[in-house]
Amino acid sequence: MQTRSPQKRRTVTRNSLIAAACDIVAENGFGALRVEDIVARAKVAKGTFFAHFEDKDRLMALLIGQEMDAVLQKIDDAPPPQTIAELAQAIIPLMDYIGQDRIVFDVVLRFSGAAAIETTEKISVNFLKQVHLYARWLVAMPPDQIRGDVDPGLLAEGIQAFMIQVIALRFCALHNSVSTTDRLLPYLVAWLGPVRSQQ
Amino acid sequence: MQTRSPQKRRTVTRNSLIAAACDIVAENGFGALRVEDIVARAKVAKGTFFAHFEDKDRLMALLIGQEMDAVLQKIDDAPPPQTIAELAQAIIPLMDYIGQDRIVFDVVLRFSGAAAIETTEKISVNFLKQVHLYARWLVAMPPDQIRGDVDPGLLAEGIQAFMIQVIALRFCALHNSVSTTDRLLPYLVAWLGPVRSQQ
DNA sequence: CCCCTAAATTGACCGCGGTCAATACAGGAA
DNA sequence: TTCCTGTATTGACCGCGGTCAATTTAGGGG
Repeated sequence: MQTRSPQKRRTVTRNSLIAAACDIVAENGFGALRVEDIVARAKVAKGTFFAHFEDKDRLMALLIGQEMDAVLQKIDDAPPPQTIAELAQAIIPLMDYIGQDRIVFDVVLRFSGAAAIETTEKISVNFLKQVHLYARWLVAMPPDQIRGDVDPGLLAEGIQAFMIQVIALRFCALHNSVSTTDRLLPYLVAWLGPVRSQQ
Repeated sequence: MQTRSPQKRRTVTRNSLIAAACDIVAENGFGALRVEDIVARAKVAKGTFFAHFEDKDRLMALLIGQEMDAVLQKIDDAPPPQTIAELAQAIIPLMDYIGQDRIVFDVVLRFSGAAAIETTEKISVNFLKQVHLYARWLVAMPPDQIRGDVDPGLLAEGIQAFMIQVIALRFCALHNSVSTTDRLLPYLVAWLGPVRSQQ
């Protein structure tokens, strides 16, 4: 028994599934995404969906990964931040995207941790990219803005940790008036800021 | 239409539901917890379950909250850590509990963010307790061990952020040899450590 | 051109969380 | 004791994610 290369109708089907899902998300958000609706739009049977994606979460991770990619690219295209405040400002779009919806946040969290491992999940690759971008920013910043006693890679990972913390808080604090930036900045100042005299 | 005080059979039913759920978790873990099994054990109808708990997650949050409470209490009873390394060591049991199971971690994350808000969820209250405990530790530590330029409350919240980051990583990095402490410590040293000379 | 086999697709089916109109019950008032 | 009203419980039912044995189709070899 030998294996053959995938037929081209496979990719056609796959693409129409993705397209259908994209449409539904665009129209009604991730919360309204049903596998049965996706396959109905794509004019395939339900089983076909699961022949292409392990589960619904994987498909969502794919869509979210694409979007995050675009957001990240846009951030990367802008001039790099020169201060911690600018850095906090720069990553706001990403936080807004991830924090737009509990479901998005959950999916991101589930797959983000895999960043350290080799994987096919686009969303994980994105998290790696993110860390690299932050690390690049940090080493390019004026030395008086950033502490020099910690590895930039570790600092970059820390930014992620705080980002997630702030977003998680946002979901529970609906009646909360403090903005995302205002929550994030104190962490980043303390985490990234240069050595200061003891109080 | 006026309201009456709850009847006592209500609490009886509620307790038997909780007890049944506890048994199942003890026997087969959270992954094997089914509402239908719980109600079968508790000898009530399915609908009754949802008259007592908003959804399955809430019940799990309750059980997990109880367990976390016990773990936290034990940590609190021990002598407070005198160094960052000791601190990292001290919170290992909590991380082990949260990180024992993907489901536990998910539930914890979902309800932990509410720590800053007034709420009935025991699990959230626990997260508040946690922050307070850490803050207490930090102010009691020898000044040469801890940076003095940042509010202990903020530092305590940061510990949580890093804890979650490390646990999230653990789930994706099954073939990873680095231990939990080894992952956490670098973050904590950089986050909590006293001001050092620039590199 | 047909045949053969692995790839692709199908849809009936299942498990399980969650709902709700109907019913039974507790316990205070008369 | 009886009635009455809000509380507690019931279980048939639904929605939706996910499975799998059966079926169709692509496309290379003879």
